[in-house]
Amino acid sequence: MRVLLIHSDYLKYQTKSKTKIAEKIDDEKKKGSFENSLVAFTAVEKEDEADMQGVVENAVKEIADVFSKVGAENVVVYPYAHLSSSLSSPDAAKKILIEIESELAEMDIKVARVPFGWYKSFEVSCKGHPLSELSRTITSQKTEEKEKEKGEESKWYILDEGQLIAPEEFDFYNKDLEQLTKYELGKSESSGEEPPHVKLMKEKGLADYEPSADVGHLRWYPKGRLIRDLLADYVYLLVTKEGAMPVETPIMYDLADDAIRVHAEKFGERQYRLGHKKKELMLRYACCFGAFRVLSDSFLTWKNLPARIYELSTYSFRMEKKGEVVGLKRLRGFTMPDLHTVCRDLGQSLVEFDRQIDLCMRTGEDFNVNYEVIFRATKDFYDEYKEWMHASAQKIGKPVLLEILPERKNYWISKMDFAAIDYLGRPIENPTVQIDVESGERFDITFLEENEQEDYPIILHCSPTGSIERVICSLLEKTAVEMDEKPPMLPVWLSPTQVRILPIAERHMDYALELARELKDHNVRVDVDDRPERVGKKIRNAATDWVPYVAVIGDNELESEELTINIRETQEKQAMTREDLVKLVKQETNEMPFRALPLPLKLSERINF
RNA sequence: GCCUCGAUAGCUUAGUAGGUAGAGCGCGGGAUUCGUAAUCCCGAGGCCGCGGGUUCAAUUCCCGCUCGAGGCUCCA
Repeated sequence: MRVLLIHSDYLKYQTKSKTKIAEKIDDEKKKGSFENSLVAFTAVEKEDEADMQGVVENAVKEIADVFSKVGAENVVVYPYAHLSSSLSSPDAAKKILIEIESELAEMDIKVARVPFGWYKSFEVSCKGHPLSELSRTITSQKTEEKEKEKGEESKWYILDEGQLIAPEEFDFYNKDLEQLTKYELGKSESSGEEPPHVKLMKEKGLADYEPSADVGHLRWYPKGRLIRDLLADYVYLLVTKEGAMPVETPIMYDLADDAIRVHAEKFGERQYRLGHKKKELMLRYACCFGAFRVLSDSFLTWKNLPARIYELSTYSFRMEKKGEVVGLKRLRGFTMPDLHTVCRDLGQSLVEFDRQIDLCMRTGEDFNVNYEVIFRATKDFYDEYKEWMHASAQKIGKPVLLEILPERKNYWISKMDFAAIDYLGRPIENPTVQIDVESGERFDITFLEENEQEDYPIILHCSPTGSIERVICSLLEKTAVEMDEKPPMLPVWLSPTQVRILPIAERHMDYALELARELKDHNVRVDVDDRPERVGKKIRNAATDWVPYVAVIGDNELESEELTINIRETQEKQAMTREDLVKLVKQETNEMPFRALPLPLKLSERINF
């Protein structure tokens, strides 16, 4: 519900003509005039229909609160549809407005209600003092929850070698951590530029906005899709090696299920709701829902634990604020690897937590992306497990930012967040590990203890890479950061084209194609620039495509065993045999996943996406 | 969600003090068969984001919407 509260000297209205949805009224209600009134212009919205009583309660509380603060003599409830673009049904709106009127009356507040569904002329005179104009968005959520969030504030430290240091006193030798700290403490200044990855993702033919979808949903072109698939393969191998069991679960859930609804509500307004005639569904914002449902229907014993369930959420949905959605960094639909580990007790969860820290750090090394770390815990947890926390922070090998929360307000008691820093100095939150002490009970996940008692487990949430889109985002941002030091490029194992062959003239074409086929047989992603262009132009195009290795084929190559390879990273030319070239690519891609290039071998046959 | 700014060919954009528009890249055709960051010539391609208003006339001015960019979070 939207409410605009105006403390007025006077309000006058006069009904003009009926609309189809007009309520029946007596003649005396056809006009009215009030003095020293708090006028509540009100629009009832679709989502209010789900819990009308809750909305009424909160609206009345809010109106009464402002009423007493401004010292008005009466309240006028004025239906005003123009405050919202998502209106409820007229019947629901009438009911809610009538309820608000009668509940205010019960509180001994003089209240009037202006008729619903009529065209009216009105005149209002705003008093103009600081509280005389207020707008409120009212939901059915309990207001206590909101107040709690605003309670005592977190304490922030830099945790370095077991020492707690106030951020303002810490001598940052690491620029990334300094920027992360500034950002978290709300002290970073913004430059007002677009992050460079947005242009890059379009320019390199990876992904683009899809205006015909909702904001924050992308279309992926073949090259981008290839990179996503390679990253998906990477995480799959990483977690299955650690004993994780992959599953796949639905992307939408019925809010009629209590556990689902309560877990969903932790997410507040950012839920993606899917209205349906009878059911109210939500789109998942992570894989928790599916994993927990699977676990709760499984029979677990202490011998099964720790049990690791993995899913790549293509997609997860979050209704991020419109103005916050940008490029690959913040989306409404994104892909996230999600590992849930069911642990017997807190002790076991801490052992697993440490292993997962290792996993997260390893992804940073494999992607060659620097992460800075925020370690968070409730005060109670920190006090009790200080030693473990210090030891775990030590694993990072550099200072970390530490947040101590006065009390638990989420499902987790401790979590570690890893963030890369983008070109503009802002964090891209990537991997995370969290200790969840609530969901076991809420989703009725139980296991049989050694003593034959049923018990609720501790559950770890872990995304060892963070969302796939954000991984790509950090890789692209990194190229922009390092632009001055070296030519921008993706890691060779993620480069769509790893080797490009440039025949100089028509007569070199057969040799080029034969070479390409051989490289392809060795699992190298190769293509041939067969277009009738000059070498200079083809070289230039290969460079703008960030191709790591370029082989020019001319008369010399036809006659000798050697190839001349342009190496992008070092900008050197090196003579080598075919075998050497394959070896070089293999060495550079070092055990990382491989997929073939899903595009025509010949550039002349490619579509320009 | 709110505020500010923007939207012209597939892409990057110039321009019109109101009289329906040019360029580069890309694309198609032709010539060139060439050794390391753009070969030359020709051609096609535009409801100037969408809807409404003002006007004899709107891509241009005004309003609304959509999409994008940045910022913001009850503060005017």
